[in-house]
Amino acid sequence: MATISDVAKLAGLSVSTVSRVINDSPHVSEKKRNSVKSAMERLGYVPLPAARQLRGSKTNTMAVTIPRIVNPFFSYLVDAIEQKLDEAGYSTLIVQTFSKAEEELTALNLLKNQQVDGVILCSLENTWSIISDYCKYGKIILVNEYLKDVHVPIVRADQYDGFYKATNFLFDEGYSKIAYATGRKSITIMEKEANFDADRFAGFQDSLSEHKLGLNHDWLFTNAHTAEDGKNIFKMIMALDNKPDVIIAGSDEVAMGITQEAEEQKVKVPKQLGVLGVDDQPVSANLRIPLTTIRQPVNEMGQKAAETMLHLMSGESVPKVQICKLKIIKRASA
Amino acid sequence: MATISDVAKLAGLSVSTVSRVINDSPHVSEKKRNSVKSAMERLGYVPLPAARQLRGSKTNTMAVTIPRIVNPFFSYLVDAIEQKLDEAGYSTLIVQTFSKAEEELTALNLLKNQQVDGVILCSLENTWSIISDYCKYGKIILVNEYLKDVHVPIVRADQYDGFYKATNFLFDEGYSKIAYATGRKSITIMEKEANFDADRFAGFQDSLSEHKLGLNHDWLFTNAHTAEDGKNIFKMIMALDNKPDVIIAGSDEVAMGITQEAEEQKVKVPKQLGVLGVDDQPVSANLRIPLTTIRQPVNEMGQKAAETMLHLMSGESVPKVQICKLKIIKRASA
DNA sequence: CTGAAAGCGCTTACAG
DNA sequence: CTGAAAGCGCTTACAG
Repeated sequence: MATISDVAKLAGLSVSTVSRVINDSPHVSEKKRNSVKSAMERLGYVPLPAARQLRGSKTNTMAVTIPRIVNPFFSYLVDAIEQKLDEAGYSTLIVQTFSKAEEELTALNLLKNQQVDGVILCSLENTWSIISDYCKYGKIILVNEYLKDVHVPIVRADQYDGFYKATNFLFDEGYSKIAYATGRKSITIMEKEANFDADRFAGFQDSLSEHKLGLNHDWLFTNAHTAEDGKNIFKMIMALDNKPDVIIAGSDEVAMGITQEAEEQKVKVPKQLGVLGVDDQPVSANLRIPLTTIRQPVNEMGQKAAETMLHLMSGESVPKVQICKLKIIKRASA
Repeated sequence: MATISDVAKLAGLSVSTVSRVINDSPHVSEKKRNSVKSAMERLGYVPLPAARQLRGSKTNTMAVTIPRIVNPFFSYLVDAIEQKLDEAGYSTLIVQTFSKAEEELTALNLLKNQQVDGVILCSLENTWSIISDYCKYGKIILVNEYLKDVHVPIVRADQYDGFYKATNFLFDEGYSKIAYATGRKSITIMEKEANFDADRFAGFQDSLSEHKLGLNHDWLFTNAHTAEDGKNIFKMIMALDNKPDVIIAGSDEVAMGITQEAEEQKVKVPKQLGVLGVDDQPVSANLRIPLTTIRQPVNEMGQKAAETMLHLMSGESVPKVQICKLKIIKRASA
């Protein structure tokens, strides 16, 4: 592999000059610049990233954290981010956290160790006090998930509004016994805008209250991620004496699991049990029972996230928080 | 950020000794090893990867190339690979090529520039003569796609056998006018085992021949990747005077597009047109028209690929080629 | 078992 | 505009 000295030797110049043309420094005569360039070409020279990093220069790569790449919501989000970053000449490093705090730290350490210029967190596994320590090493932004009172830019959807309206929509459709599922380990009730999950739940609950309804704890399901989880939720619902007539599934994946198991057990969706998904995955419209769902603006969020990070890189100011709208897509399941 | 010298100073030892405990060298007394370790802990010290790479040491990361992460076949394949690699302490770098030769070179250059220890190619965009140049920089293996006469390990499925049997299956089901779609830009006919696409097509064609049937060029469709492409294919089929009665769609994505457009145009699947997918994506069973499809052994291939790469890393010998079986899953669409 | 020193391939003041 | 030299944080012979 050719090094910078090889290029210098071939061009009959110093490594300093070669380094200057690599870095587009203006202080090089056109003539020498050309001879360096042709020498680089002739040798097929590419600067060794490790050596540049060691000197603390930019890496032109960004890390993006997601729980799991097989989840279409996240693969599309990452895709939107990567496409935008690509255009600007940045590489993207996808880090799957598998919902483990420790893996999220791996991504953050990439920043500390100067392997990336910034990290885009699409999910949140650690407490903010831990994450905020890493802000001194580079740029961090939050996408999709969020917290109140953090000092990094946020790109997110209006979860409260979306869930509030979706719950109202279910009432309008004639449902009144509404179950609720979430991926979280537990449901915490907090003030508005506190975080992603609390907002979803607050929107749900506020609509309930307006309809003079309280919470039925039997109708709350946590830890729901996969279609398999959805099937189990359906079974738990069937075991209940007092059954809900509709469920907000938390994701399309879970919604699919619920409708599948319902079909298996000959329970009619949406007649006997309505199912409301969240995400609007590409396939959701083409399922045996097309999902009524809350569409997340994946592309918009991904693009805005990438743009925000790019602005940060070029030292421009960015909005503290950018909020995209959720939208109810009415199909067959509710 | 703490450096190796900081640790050495705090421990009252030389950097050499610290480096030795970082690299698990046996030539360090237990006592000093402990004091180094506690110094590292106290400072929260992590070796800077760039510095280690510069000295040519292992990176413990692997690159995996795929055309596009939003394609579930590839996201599941990557996932299987990453999980296995994780267990062995390796990180995974996902490189989307967007089917561009140039982006594939990016991944290969990672190897040349010592940013990864190996690359797992799940698709093939460059000619082999270009790729083989990179073998001197580290380990390369081929997964999913393949070529004949390459000198790197291959993990693949038996495309010929799968497509041969699938075509026979279609005949058994009573179809006889079989159309064929592929993601390739063109269909090339080559000897058996030449490559992925040629094998698929050869399997298809051999079955045709055995049924005394020739090729109808109006029934061959290229460049089919997305559901959108599937819709267009359906439209092209409808414009034909002599229509096929079934189509091998090349992927479940394309199959979904075809069935969707068929529904829209009130054409009955599988009555008026049968549709055979390829992949067996998780959702394929739960579509409005559940797909009959050729299942690809994604997990098996991913795991074998990762294992093969790990064996290569530890200098063990590996089989030149490992072949997994394709399987026909009969559902509603054909 | 331990340490001083050279060197990996770059960039960046510092002189000129 | 150009070059000699120091130094980024490590590892690895080389001595001892």
